[in-house]
Amino acid sequence: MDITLEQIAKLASVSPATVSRVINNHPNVRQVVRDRVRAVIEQVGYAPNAAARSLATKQTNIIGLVIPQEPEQNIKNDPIGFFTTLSQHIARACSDHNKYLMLSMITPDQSTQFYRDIVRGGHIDGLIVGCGTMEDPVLPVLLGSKIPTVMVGRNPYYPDVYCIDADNFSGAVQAVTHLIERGRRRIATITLSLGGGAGLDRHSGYKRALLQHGFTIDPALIVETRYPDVSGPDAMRRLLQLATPPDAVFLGSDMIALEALAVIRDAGLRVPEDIALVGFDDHPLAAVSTPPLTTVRQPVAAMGRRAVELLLQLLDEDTSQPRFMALPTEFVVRQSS
Amino acid sequence: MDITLEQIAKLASVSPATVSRVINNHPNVRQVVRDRVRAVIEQVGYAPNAAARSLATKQTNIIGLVIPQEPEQNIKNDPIGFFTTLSQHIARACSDHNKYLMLSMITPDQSTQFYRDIVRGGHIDGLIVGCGTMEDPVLPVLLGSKIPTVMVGRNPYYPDVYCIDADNFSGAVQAVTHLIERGRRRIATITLSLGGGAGLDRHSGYKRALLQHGFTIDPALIVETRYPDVSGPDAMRRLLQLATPPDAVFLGSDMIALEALAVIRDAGLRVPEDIALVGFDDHPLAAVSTPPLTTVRQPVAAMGRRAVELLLQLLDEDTSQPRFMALPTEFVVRQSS
DNA sequence: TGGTATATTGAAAGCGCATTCAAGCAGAAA
DNA sequence: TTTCTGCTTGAATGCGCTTTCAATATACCA
Repeated sequence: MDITLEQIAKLASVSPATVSRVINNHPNVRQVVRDRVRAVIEQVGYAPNAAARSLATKQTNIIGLVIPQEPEQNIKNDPIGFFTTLSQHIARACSDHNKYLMLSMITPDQSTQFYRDIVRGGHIDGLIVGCGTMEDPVLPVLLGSKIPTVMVGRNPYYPDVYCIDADNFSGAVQAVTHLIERGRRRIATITLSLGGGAGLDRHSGYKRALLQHGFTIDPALIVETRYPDVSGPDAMRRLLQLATPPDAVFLGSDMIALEALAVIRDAGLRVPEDIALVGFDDHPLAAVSTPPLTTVRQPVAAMGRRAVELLLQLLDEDTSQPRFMALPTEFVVRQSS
Repeated sequence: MDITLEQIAKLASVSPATVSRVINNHPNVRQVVRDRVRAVIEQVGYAPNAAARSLATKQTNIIGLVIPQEPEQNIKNDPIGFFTTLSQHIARACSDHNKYLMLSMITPDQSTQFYRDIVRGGHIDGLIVGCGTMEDPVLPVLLGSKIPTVMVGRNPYYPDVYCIDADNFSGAVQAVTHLIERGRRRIATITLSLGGGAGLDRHSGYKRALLQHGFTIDPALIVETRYPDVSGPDAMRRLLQLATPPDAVFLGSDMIALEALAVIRDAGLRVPEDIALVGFDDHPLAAVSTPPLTTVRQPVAAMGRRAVELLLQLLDEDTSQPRFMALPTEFVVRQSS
């Protein structure tokens, strides 16, 4: 904020241009000169002004991370925070790549202004968007931007956006296959909203696993949660009221699984003896519930890292990357199944 | 990134200076002209270039948030994330104040470079530093910066830095008073490291409450955790081995409380019948443990908001603010006490 | 009506850096 | 020695915006 490139130039008895070359590691500077300049820079603790540099180069080294903020949504479905954890990993990945991270939690009404100020204002080089709910009105605004953008979490409405997601499908297949192998024969599922990528993919995996093992799909065993009409507990109660209740349930998320667990216990049934449960996410609570939950762990860290790397590749004009990448999940067997 | 102020000027048939005035709401522009310029801006969707603006004004509207990253520390003591949650609230507060947030999770070896690039490079106007551990080598580097800085979490080594913290002392007093009122007579405590502000303050509160009610302080009932030498379980075991074990324990954190809970149960004792427990933080796990934990909730949201507001005041040259502010905690009674 | 005070406006000079272009230089080739 | 080539360097320009400073237009007063 204080000392400028020009002063460095004077101190090192060279032109500003040469100092600039040294800073940016241009090859054509004599080693002696380079060393001399570097010494001066080191000595006075000079750091080039970010704004000036951005103005000249038209790039900022900042990447934006937008977590669409739906107050209700976040509190209800993400109490401990997938996106929260994700942003930590993204932040770390940025540091490791010498990029800066601008984090925004914006509500729909702030999205337009955000887009104008940040994106059009040239504040950031690229954008990572966390995809919460499908119909989020923030998305069209952000995804319409001209700067490279990566979405975390598949959104079927925007198939042409570069996207990183967990392999929800395979994770679900594995979970349901596990239940089959443990001898369960009447396997139900309570899905997330099927309007979303995660909900759809996990639901597809459930069906696939059943079909693959010669089961028939029984629509009565599939209940979709739909807040606020059909909550997790509602869904579980519905399953228990069937003439022949299921002997296992694959849940769309650990939070729903925990709710289901409570309902089952209230009904006087035991987990896993009467009904086996498998969740999804490996939420921190899953490991400490009673009984601990068998679940499918999302590769949050990998997703964050990969999202950053992909964005950097896009910034590098590398268009050879696939539009969609599903990162492998990890199956965690505990005592609920 | 595309259309400039100059072009707006042309389109509106005024000088660039006037457009600038309109953008920055300077008073001395005729209303007609102002409206005309605004119309053009709106129509073409112009947004001023952030870098150019920063270069000219020497301010960025970005505030930096640094979460010192000690890999081990975070995983062990902050699994669900005080800082993680805090940063969400800080991000939201920034949005609300039309500021941008640059989030950095830096490890000690990245701190020097960070300081140079970001702070000296004029990337940010002010800094919020999350204070993890006291001896964090990142702190002296950051806190030595010339830009306004706010620390979240008291650090006794840097008493002159503006700081926001939870009122750990009063929270602890309340917790221990509660135990006394429930008839407990031999109240122990397992403290966080007493090298840190939170550990110290909660420990002081414990003593204060006892003294206030005519108890004497029994050193045998105070165990300080010191990773890796004295873990939470170690500390609890030590208390149980006393000739007369305590009938209540005030824990430095919910995570330690959960560990203690397990140890107590393994010893065949019951909570709260044999030993009452009160934790601190209101960690998400506290509400769902068996039994649910009585605890002291940290005002994370308020801390984040207040930190941002304080920083903005400092940026505004308002030096009338107190150096230290302790935000009230909330006592949450559950079944462990 | 003339004159002064005030409200509006524009021209121009940076802000600190990157980069183009041309000049300077040393060494290689002739 | 001369000429040509390739490597180093510096001068100058511009990135897009803000901000004096001076000029003009408008208002007000007598």
